[in-house]
Order: sequence, then structure tokens, then C-alpha cells
Amino acid sequence: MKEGPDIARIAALIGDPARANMLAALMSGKALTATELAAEANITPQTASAHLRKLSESKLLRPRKQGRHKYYEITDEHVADVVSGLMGLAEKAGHSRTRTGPSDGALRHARSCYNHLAGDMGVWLFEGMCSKGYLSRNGDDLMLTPTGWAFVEALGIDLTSVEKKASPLCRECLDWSVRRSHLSGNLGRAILARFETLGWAKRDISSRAVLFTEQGQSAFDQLFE
Amino acid sequence: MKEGPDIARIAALIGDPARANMLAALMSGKALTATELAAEANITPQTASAHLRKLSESKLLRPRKQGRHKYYEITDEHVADVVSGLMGLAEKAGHSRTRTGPSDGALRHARSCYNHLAGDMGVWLFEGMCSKGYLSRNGDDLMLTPTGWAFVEALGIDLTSVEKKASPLCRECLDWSVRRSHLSGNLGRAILARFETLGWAKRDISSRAVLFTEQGQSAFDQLFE
DNA sequence: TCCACACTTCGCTCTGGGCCGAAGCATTTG
DNA sequence: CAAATGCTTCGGCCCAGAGCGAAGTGTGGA
Repeated sequence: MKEGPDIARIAALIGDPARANMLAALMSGKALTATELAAEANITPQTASAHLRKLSESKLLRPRKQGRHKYYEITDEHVADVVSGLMGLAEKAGHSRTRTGPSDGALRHARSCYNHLAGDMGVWLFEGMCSKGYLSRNGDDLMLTPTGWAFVEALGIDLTSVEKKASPLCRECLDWSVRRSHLSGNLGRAILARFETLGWAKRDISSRAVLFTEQGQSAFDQLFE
Repeated sequence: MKEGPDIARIAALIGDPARANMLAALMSGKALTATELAAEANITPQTASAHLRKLSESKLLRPRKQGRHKYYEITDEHVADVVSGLMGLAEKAGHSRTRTGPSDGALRHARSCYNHLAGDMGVWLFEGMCSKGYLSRNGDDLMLTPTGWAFVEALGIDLTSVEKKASPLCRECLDWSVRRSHLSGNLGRAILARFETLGWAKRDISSRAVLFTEQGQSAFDQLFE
């Protein structure tokens, strides 16, 4: 016994309320500065600094210095997946941070999860693309079919620039509110970004909610009807 | 802010060394008694009892009373997935519990992960079945193709009994040592069980290692050559 | 019936680690 | 060059919670 990796270390890292709040805030996919994260966790900058150092040392966060600011972001999709998974377990166990605040409904409808679309809208997007034959599974990962390729380009996304990034084009992500998969990976991120530039949706600043405009919502609905 | 599920609670739960050791031990998929788990974590039964109560209350473990024993097992695949994910992160961060003990190599070669085969052998099984066309992805989950169906039955597994269980037949699991998917779900469990009854492999008692016999190994290799 | 064993509850101790105040660097701005 | 701002280091306080001993409950076997 006592072989294998030490789960306790990283789990304890995530298990501190302050650090967990920081991670949850970063799950939007945006990079945040140390002081912003301190505010998010309701602690002083000194304390936040210590936390962020630990999170970086264990490769959960990746720091980027920019002038006198220091931006932090979630290291990669593996970290995001684990945090997502933990949210799922917490939800099922009935551990919620507040008694279901007002924006909770909005979060369940649409939110950003590591820069891609999650919540009901995310699931609809994913399942719509599957049922239309835009996505297919093949071997180890999701594939964008030729018709799917055309669909995405018709949205105005330049796939050649998206495709050459290192991380995979399509992935699935299982999020907490809907126990279903939705589209993640570079394509997932590109689509959410495209929705924003098209003016279909915009992100709420203080929460992870994604707010669709009326036109945006109906345009979205037409894609899969 | 402060919306959504409270990750910190469950992460802290997993983050205690004693509880983490218990969970790691249970990741083999076997159900263990309270005293066995206490020994696994190097603590007294009293302390273990308190830990196990918390883990059960948060739905991470599922207790089953049997006579004067109380068996605990991992609640479901969602929990197993998160623990697997944490192992992956810990491995990448360089957090290992010992300085790579002797059985570490065996664990990387083949081990049980929530009752299915993981490690190199697990990946070979999964990728072999994919490349032979036994498995295909379709919509939201893995499908066993007709030829795959025949392959599994030829192994001597009664698929009709496996299929009627509630949890899905095929799933993927990403484990820590090989950053690749391997076959999970009911079929994954049935196959490992079949390997054991065929005498191809047996589980090490004190670790999660799965030891293949020489004949078992070569029989396995012939399946996919 | 009595003992052995598995598990639980209670009360207590003690330490690891989160938190802040104060002070120290670094970078931008005026 | 100051002054302001963002981040970090140091030192000390404090408490949640993990741990155990002792004693209680329930089940199984002789």
C-alpha cells in the first residue's frame, strides 16, 4: 500500500474555502489578477498571495506577469475537468454556497465554464450538433464532420486558426447543473467567443453567467430547429 | 458571486490524508470494512468511523451493513472519475506518496480502477478494441459494435446479464499513469472479472496491482495482434 | 448465557495552517 | 525623483478538526 500519487495534497489545496473560491472564479476561463482573486475570496492580498503561490507550485494555476499585475489562470483542461467534477459531486451532496441566490437560475441556463458555454444552452448546443451530424465520435475523441466544418465556418469562425492550437479541437465537459456533456476544447471556446462578437450573448462581470440577448437566443434556436 | 456548488466542502473531505488513503484503497472497486479501511489509513477504528460517516453523508461512499461488518464502497463512477482526475493532477505536480516503491512498476503496467482494468494493459485493451472496430462512438457514449459484441461473447461473457444493469455499458476513464482513456463501465468491469475467472490475471491483495500470468499475458496479446 | 468482535459515541488534547498587520520590493505615473 | 499601486515576506495569533482512550451498543458464535 501507499503507492501511487498523493491525492490528499491537491485535494487539500482545493479544499480550502478561500482557494476554492478563487478556482471557482477562474473557472469562467478568464485570467484574474491577484487582488481580484483576493476580493473574490474575501481575504487580504497577503493571504491571497500565499494561496496563489501554493496553487501555482502544484500546477493548478498558471501565473502570467504583466506590468505590475500578475494574472492567474487555470492551468489546463485536466484541472478544469476535476473542478467541474467536484462541482457535480457537491451539487449532488447538497452542498451549495448560498441558499440559491437570484442569479442561480441564470447560471443554470447559460454560463461560461473554462471559456466555453455550459448549462442548458451548452447542452443544447452539443446535442444539437450531434443530432445534426456535425459531431461524431471516432477513436479516442470527438470529430467535427465535414458538414459540421461547414456549419462552424458559416457561423463566421476561422477554423484554420482554431485548429493549429496545441490542445484538442473538440472535447466534452460534464458540468454540475445539467448532468450531461457539452462541447469543450478549442472549438467550444471559439464558439462562445463568436457568440459574443456576434452580440448574441455577453458575459456577466461578477458571476459566470452568460446572458443571451433576445435576438441571440432566437438566432441560436434557429440553428438547430 | 458565491453562487454554485461548494467545491471546498467535498475537496476538503478528500483532502485529509486518512480519508484520501481510504478512497485510494477503495478505488480498486472492492468494498472494504471499516477496520480494513482504518488499517489502510493507519488510524484507530474510532477515528476511521468518524471519517467514514462524513464520507457517507456527502455521498462519496456507500455503506452496506452485512452482519456485524460494515462495508464501504465508492458511490458511483462520478466519484471514481474525480478521484482518478485528482490522481492525474497529483502525478503531474510530482506529489507521490512514496519514493516510487517496488510495486509502482506493476501498478503502472496493470491495476484495477473501480473494478475495471487500468494502466498500460487497460489502455491496450481499449485502443485494441477501438482499432479492431469493436467499439465506436456515437452520440453521447461509446457503443459496442456487432463485431465487438461477438468478440466479447467469444471471451465467454454473458452480455445479456451485463447489459440490464442500470449504469452504462461502456464508458471511458482517464487514469493517472497513462494519460489515455481506457474502458470503464459495466463492460469494463465484466472483462476484468472474466480475465480473473479465466485465470489470466489475479489481483494483488494489498495493492491495486493486477498481475497477469504468463499465459494470460500472451492470450491477451493474441486478442489484438 | 457469556464472551469476542465490529463498530460507534463522548470528551479531551494538540498541532497544522489560515489569517492579518507591518514592513519590504518592484513597477508605473506624475 | 517622489508618490501611488500591486504584490510579496515575515512574525505572531488563533481555531477547526484530526487523533486517541475509555466506555457504550449491537451482532455472532460457543
